[in-house]
Amino acid sequence: MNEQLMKPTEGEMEILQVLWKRGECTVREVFEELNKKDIGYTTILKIMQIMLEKGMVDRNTSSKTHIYKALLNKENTQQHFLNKMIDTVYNGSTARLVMQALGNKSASREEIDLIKEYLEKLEK
Amino acid sequence: MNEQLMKPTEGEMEILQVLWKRGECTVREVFEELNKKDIGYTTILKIMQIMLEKGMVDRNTSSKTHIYKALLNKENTQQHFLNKMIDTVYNGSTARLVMQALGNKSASREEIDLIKEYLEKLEK
DNA sequence: TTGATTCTACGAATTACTTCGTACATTTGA
DNA sequence: TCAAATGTACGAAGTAATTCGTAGAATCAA
Repeated sequence: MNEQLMKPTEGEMEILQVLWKRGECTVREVFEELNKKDIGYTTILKIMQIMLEKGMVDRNTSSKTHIYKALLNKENTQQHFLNKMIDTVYNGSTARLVMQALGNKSASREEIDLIKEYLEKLEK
Repeated sequence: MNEQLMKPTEGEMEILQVLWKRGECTVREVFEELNKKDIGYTTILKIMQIMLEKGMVDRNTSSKTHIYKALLNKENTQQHFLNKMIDTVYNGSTARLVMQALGNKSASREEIDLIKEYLEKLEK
């Protein structure tokens, strides 16, 4: 089974975000990082156990409190979602996606500058 | 119920793509446009009926062959997906999403030029 | 030490998406 | 006209995601 072809669900992605950000995590740490919603501790635990079965994460069980880490590569996973989105939401047009993203209020001046720099580099 | 807050599933998005592209469609037209996969006619029909219940589409039933059209606005729906993706996949960074999209092999020279033009306009 | 807390495991309920079979009505064309 | 094709409706099955309750083990604190 190729880990990079797996498509995490939305719930799994939220957990992966935490694992990518913090490296190694207990269930409780993930739970607390996500505690905006009223989701129970065992719900997070369950999803992480399922992710283990799917091979998305690994864990160290040498102590009672298990320590999880992501097995999925962040960039590959993001790219996978991005490609899917360009395909199903933007009919295959990267430019449309990018332009809509840039028109977004959440794209700040600094972000736009970052992107311009990046485009310069791409030119070469 | 606010239509613009609805989140189409992946299957629903594929149908919406067709409806946005072609304006008004019969089930068969959608079916044929999507017939890359081995999905049955009644499967598409069923999903479109469910979309009707959800208020994502409307239909004209004055003739035997019903004619469907999208009720969801294309730009709003795309923006909704984009925002969700920036949030859950790119941790809120629009620039990261855009740069990864641009690094994508599927971003062609013309697309990059389009984006540069767009950035020029944004400057002002 | 013992009661409270914290942890994992397991199982079950719920919800939702996808898929298709079948029934029945309408239209069409030979 | 009558069989074939085409359409909708309905229901049911299969699969997957989400959610939580509870049990039992381990840890901790007083």
